Amino acid sequence: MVMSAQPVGSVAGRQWAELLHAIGLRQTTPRLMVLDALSALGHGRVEDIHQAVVERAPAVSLSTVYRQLETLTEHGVVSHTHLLAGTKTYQLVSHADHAHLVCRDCGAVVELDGTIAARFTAEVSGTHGFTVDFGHLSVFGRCAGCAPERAQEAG
Amino acid sequence: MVMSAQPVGSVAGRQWAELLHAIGLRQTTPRLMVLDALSALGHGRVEDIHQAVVERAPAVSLSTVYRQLETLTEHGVVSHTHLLAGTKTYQLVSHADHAHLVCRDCGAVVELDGTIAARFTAEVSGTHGFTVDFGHLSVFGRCAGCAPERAQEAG
DNA sequence: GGGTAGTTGCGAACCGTTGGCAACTACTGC
DNA sequence: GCAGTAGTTGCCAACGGTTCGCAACTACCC
Repeated sequence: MVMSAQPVGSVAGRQWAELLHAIGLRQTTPRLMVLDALSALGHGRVEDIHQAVVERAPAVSLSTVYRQLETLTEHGVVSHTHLLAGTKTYQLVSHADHAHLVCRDCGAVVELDGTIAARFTAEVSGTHGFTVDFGHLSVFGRCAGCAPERAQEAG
Repeated sequence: MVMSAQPVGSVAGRQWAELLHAIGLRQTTPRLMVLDALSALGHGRVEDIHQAVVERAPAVSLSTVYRQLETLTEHGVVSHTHLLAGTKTYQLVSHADHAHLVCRDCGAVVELDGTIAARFTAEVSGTHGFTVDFGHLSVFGRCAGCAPERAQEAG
């Protein structure tokens, strides 16, 4: 009884079908579920993704989620970063064109303003000749809610 | 036969003595060795630090290195970041006032220009009210040597 | 110099991750 | 619509990094 689950009927399922066909991967329930989960979550740890998957397809194993993330990463569909300390966080590459601000106190994740990101990238490239990989850029610190005093000082 | 090693006679040993006394921690050989190793390495993974320690004090166990890093982190002497994907990297806080550029190809680590860092911090703070923790900021990408074409394009 | 409590080393346990293998199924061609 | 093939999966064991428990030891205070 492998790969037995309700068919993927979501609207998003269509785009995955085309995407997977384009890169030569089969459309399997676990694979589509992982993509759906990533799309819904935005970004998530392996266990988050697995949990989201098993809610709709309980038979999908953790190993498979790991393998899917690896396979999809190899094919450029998924990328990973380290939003939380020591934790690999996965996301769709379509979601990886911006950096994240990660609050160390409350764990909140905010997307970094594109203008700031672009300027930072340009400056780093100009000064160090270093090409910033924004899909992997995570900025740790404290958000406005967790560091009100500092925000006032800095303001 | 615990804690048997050559006494810490390095010049740096003096500053550690004062530092540890100030924060109420005992001066033990393993602890001083870890501090010396961090000072010498700049930043390093647990195994790097452990290796550096055992070269001078072979009896120091890996567990102790872990515990020291944890203890020293709690006391604000050490901080950690993630220079290499999925790898916790430790450093002295005195060494943590700058961000790192990490090349994903060759693994080279470059210290980010202070001016760029300061401007980035100010912009992020102003726009998002987010206080950047530079000791934890690692920027992934490709260095000049590993991405010559891109550097030309960007230039 | 003696007493106390912080610190250590050892080894087991723990957790996230990876790999092997047989079973299963998505896709292709007819 | 059906059979064949190969990609994919689930199960389970293994692996490596990290943490924990405990008895022994020693740095520090008096």
